[in-house]
Amino acid sequence: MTVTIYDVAREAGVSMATVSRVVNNNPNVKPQTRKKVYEAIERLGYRPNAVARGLASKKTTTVGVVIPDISNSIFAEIARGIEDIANMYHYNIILCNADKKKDKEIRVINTLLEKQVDGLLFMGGTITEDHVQAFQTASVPIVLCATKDENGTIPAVDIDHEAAAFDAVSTLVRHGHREIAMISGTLQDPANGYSRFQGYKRALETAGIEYQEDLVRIGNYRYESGVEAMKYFLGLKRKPSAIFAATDEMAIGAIHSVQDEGYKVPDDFSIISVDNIRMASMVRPQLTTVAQPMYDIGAVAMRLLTKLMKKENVENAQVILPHETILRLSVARLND
Amino acid sequence: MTVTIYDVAREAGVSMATVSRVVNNNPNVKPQTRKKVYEAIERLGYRPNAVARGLASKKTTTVGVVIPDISNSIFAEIARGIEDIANMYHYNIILCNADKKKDKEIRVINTLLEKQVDGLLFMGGTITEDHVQAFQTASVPIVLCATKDENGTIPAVDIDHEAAAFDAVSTLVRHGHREIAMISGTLQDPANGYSRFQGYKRALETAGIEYQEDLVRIGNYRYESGVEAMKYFLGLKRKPSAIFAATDEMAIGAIHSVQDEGYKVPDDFSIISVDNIRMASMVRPQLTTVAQPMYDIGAVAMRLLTKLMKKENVENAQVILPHETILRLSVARLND
DNA sequence: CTGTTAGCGCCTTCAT
DNA sequence: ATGAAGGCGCTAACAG
Repeated sequence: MTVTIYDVAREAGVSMATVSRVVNNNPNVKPQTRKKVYEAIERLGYRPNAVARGLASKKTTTVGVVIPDISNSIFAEIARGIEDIANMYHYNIILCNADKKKDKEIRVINTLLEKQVDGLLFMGGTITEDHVQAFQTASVPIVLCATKDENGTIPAVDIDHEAAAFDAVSTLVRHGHREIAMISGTLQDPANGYSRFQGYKRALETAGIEYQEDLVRIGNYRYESGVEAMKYFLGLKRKPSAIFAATDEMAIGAIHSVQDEGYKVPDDFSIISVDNIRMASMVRPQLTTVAQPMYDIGAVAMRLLTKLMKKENVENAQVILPHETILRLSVARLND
Repeated sequence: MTVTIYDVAREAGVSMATVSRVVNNNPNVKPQTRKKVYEAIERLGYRPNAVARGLASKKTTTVGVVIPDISNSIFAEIARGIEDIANMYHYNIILCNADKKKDKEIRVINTLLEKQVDGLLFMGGTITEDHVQAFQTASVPIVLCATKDENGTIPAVDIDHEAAAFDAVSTLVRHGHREIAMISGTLQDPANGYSRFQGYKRALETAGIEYQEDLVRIGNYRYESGVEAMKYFLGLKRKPSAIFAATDEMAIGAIHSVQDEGYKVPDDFSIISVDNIRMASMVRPQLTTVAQPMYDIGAVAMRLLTKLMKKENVENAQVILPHETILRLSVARLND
């Protein structure tokens, strides 16, 4: 039924080794022979079996990607960066959603490894001991993407979330704000949660502003939780003049919450956040935010992984990509 | 180096056939033997090699997914539906972006087939003869997702774009609008472009409204092109009272374009579209739109594919999922 | 430049 | 319930 390399060899009157050589672009084939083989391939409609090749060569030219949720625009953007570079280096991607659930993460890591991926790109929640252990059983390189492990021993690419948050809040301070609230993510989340919260605190401290616990609400990164948190701030007797949201989505929720209550952004409340998702420039007022280069995070991580897979020696396997404050219209200078 | 099924067999004092049986949950193994094998597996840290298994069994439990662009929220949502169901049936996904470029599409279809995927899910631009031919060389089932071929011969799941557009425009008519402009996609695009435009025309016709060519602008589905198109309409001496945008993104662009010029939605202009992306309920006013069930399109397509892969016979391989008009706040009744 | 020969790690009859 | 043996389709030395 299926035509194999052996059929082609017979049809072309050569050995299967020769067919293998032309299929793999091995230069050691006489042009004439090469031509014969190509013709036989054409005639028979031969299609190389990558699984057999993988078994024989111990390379699958596919890499595993574990991702929290592909329907989340941030990860989708990162994934696009990954895929583009993978494609460029002739790798394919096996994509697995794991929803930041530890069990699911460990499970997909293992099935990916069973599938003999040549490398692994991991995005997820907290990196636990169990993760590290799963990684260690792997005989292929692994790079973390948009996450980091505590001890910084695993190759990774990310931004400095603490510094990004610091910059965001400092921008508020520079505009004269001193009553600055924060809509945070859960402090259990090391990157988007804890680190960004730490950046907020450090910025306040640096500015000599006292940290007030009731000026912090914990959201779940989503729009609705931004709306809710802002409602709470709006109900305070002593309202903040500015809000730092850990993510754009929550910030946009906050903007609409403000507007729905008849207030104005930035006239009555300034709002800033971190991410720079596409939507940030699709709201009114357009959102001032600290951009993280999502596509690049994916692209650089994948590029790093290709080097690791080729056993090239990399100078620095812990790369921090720069972030950048994008001044738009949701932050106003405070005239007091 | 790597521990194989043979090592486990020796360690457990059984044959590799037995190990294979316990690994594959074949019931014909004495519980006691099973236990011995499990222990050996544990002790050795054995991990089955899915590539070898794939070669021997001619099944890879992975399906290929060709997608226009994973960073597009609509496709990302569909992809999530696909992955969830795939996961449920123990399949993995190889994801390939093809940007609706015919060449790239054909190329990835072939590499996916070389990788011996058990099935293929295709989302893309127009299905050409070349596509059909590529599909025919496949010995595995293929289902189209959010697209359709002309002759409707390939299994597919999608919504009825023409009807969705018809419903959107009819909603406008029901609210008293008769000067209805459209921001369309390219008419070369069969689904989001041509079909939605046809729905617009039919709705006008049904309402006895004359079609006016200068009330139609062609956009590229993106926010910015919605902004541009709306600017054009705003510049007309005889302005439309309502705008139907082929996609939510363009509609949101139109809303902001209206607002930026000092007009109001829906007071001055009503706006409706098709899609119901998350952002639709994250703008002010919230966008009235005809929802297409993106997650379900992916989920149903994948479910259909699993049936096809199991050679179950399916009654209807051309499934049209229902759409639904979501009344929000961007459409007003015209008081004349 | 080309052919021969072993596997790669596992599944799957077919016996037993 | 278990074992033996023959591939699955291809790559990779090794000869020549």
